[in-house]
Amino acid sequence: MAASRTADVSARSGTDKREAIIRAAIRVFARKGYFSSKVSDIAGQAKIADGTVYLYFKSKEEILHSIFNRMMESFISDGKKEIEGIERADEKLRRISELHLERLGADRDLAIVFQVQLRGSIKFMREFSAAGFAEYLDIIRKTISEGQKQGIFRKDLNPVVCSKILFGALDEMVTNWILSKKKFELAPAAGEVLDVFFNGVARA
Amino acid sequence: MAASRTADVSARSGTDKREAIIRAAIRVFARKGYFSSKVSDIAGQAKIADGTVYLYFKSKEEILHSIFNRMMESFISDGKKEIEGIERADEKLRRISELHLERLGADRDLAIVFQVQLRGSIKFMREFSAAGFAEYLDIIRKTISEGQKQGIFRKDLNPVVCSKILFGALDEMVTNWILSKKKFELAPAAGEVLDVFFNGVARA
Amino acid sequence: MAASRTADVSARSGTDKREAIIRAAIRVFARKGYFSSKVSDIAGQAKIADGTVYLYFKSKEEILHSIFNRMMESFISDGKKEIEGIERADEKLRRISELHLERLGADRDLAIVFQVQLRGSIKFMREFSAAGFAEYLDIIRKTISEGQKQGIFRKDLNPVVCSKILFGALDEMVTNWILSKKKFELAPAAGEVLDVFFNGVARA
Amino acid sequence: MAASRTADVSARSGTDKREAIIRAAIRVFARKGYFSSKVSDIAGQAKIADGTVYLYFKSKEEILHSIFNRMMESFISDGKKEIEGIERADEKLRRISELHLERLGADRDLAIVFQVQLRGSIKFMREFSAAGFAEYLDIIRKTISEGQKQGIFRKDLNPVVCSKILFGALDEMVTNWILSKKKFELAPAAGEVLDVFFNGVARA
DNA sequence: AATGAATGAGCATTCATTCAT
DNA sequence: TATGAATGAATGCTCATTCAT
Repeated sequence: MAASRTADVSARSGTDKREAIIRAAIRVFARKGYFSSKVSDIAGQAKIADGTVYLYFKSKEEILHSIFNRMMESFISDGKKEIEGIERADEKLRRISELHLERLGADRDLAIVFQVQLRGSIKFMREFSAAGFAEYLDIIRKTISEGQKQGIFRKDLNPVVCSKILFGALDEMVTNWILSKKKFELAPAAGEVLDVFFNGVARA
Repeated sequence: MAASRTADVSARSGTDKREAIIRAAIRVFARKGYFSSKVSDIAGQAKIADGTVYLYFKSKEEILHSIFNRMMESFISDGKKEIEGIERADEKLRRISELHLERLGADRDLAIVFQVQLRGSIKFMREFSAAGFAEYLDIIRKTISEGQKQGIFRKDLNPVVCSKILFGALDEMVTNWILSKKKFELAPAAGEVLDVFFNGVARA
Repeated sequence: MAASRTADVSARSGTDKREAIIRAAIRVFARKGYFSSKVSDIAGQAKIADGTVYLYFKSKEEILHSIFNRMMESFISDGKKEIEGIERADEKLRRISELHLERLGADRDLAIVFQVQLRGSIKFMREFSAAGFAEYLDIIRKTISEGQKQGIFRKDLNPVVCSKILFGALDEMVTNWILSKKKFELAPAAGEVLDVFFNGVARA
Repeated sequence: MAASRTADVSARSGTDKREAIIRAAIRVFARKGYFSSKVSDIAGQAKIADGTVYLYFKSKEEILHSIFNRMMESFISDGKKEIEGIERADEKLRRISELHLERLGADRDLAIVFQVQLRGSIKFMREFSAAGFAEYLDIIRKTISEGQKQGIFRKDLNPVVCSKILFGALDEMVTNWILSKKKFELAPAAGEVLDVFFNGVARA
């Protein structure tokens, strides 16, 4: 028992420090930007020595990657879980959209890194795209296809284009929220976006 | 006459060189990213000496700002001009959207700088927002308001939100186009975006 | 008995580990050079933890010193033993020279450390000189003096200079052998060196 | 005329700075060793900014290479010139040996870099060997062969081995001179070495 | 205006050494 | 004794900017 607890503690210890570095990096990157952030800023924020960072990450860049990967992983797996039991495609999109905004709305620093730093380099964007973003878009696309089969969505629309439109709209909400000086809730925007996305702005 | 021509030439010469630096910078920033681009890369691309850059720009950052400002200025003034004679708000939005994608679709390097480098720093984004982006969004918003008054658009929608949705959707088209390895025409996407934006994806 | 055996074992164990570290260090230094070798390389090669090295050596530099000292000690004591029973000075020099080349020829890594790493710093060289090299040269010198008294060697020569000449010649053989890609026996070179050293290259 | 003088000056200016860096590096390397020397030490010694070093050399290592190359080039070309008019092989060897010791004896720092830093790494030694050292040894070897043909030197000796013996002996003189605290003239040692090399230590 | 040599502040990363366990 | 995670000082190199010509 004692032994197993010790094992737990040391196991967690390593993970904890890695976690702490990632949290610190999100904070620092969000405030100063990736290129202007110094590794020693991150180490300082995480209250560890500079060199310790390199026991957990191969390089500054790897920290950024880890942030993306971790984020997208949970984004996608949570998203899938959430929509699992939902039948109607429109309800699924609603849940995905809410989740998207809730998640980023709950962690401003994370949102900044996601919206801003990630976009600052084609290299990052491509890697990120490969890392999970493409999969995320694909979930939306599939759901739209489903909706078309369910007779909920128009069949004359290209699901790939629609998925980009929805994502783009949500993404813009997040970006605006980040840049806004006023503090408002991000999540409610999901409903507004979906209203337009589903029904259009044109008067019937 | 000779003197005035000389004056003209040198005046234009100055402008030309400034222009050359901006073109060179767009090219270099697009390929390597702002932070990874060296001033000497830009100077080399513009076929001038490193120091000469500083006769036209105060700093590397100012070059980026100039790119944004120049781009937004023509974007906005051209946009205004284009929609001037158009009556219907939906037609105006169509023209704006087409222009948006045509412009960026015609200059991939510019599009990359606009979509990618510009987003890489909250500082840039805020400055850019102040620089003209806000005005651009506002034109869209006003047009939507007009459409509501014209009875073309639903009156229960918030024009500010709608303008972000439209911009976000268009923006995502551009981003995807940039990242795509396949070479396809960007402009046609305007029609698809507007179809969804106007009519929604839901089956009537 | 059991206790004493245990004591023996731990005593030997300590020596063994020290020995293992030295062997590992010779191997690592030979391959990567002193400055480019990491303590963790040595620890890894010796299959112990990094920190354990410091239970046996005060510093990385001390490991190098230990290598020199150990090497020179056995070099000198073995050399003395070998020539003890020999009467003629020329035969003594022959034995010393053979031993010199046999020793280094039998352990390429050791030879590399001796020839190369040791020479990489004036500090090391001075310390090494103090550590035993001077004594080694002195044995050669004394033997030459003896040879002069025995009427075997010319009396008009300075034994100090002659000892350096012989050592330098042997040393160069070793260095060339190390750098050579061809695998050949080092020891036979002793005869060639001594032939020239004794008789000169001039045709009588 | 004025133009050509200006051209000369600027041409020399670049060379002068390069030269200054090399001189500074020789001084610094001699005192602290290659690995312990900081680029900023060299820059400081040369009274230029750190970054300026990199306008003339690609890396710290390239400075060391330049030192070797420059040294060996002049060593070899001067050596060839000096022995050109000499007929007898033994006189040629005498001139070469004297030159060897005169050269290094005239510049203690250079000698230290040559004798010590150069030997501190197998990598350097191999590169150096390729760079010109092999050619130097070869000149000695050829001269010995000549001497054999001239009937001056014994024909039963291997010229390759003999060349190494002579070089090794001279080299050891230099090394001892460097390490010695007493200030004595190095060049006279050439005669002593050659006496032994030509005639041997054995009493005829 | 134009040049490009010179500057020097800035920073990611390494690694010998320590020390709590 | 042994471990190996943590430390933090140390440094080669880059590059935006300046300035003498």
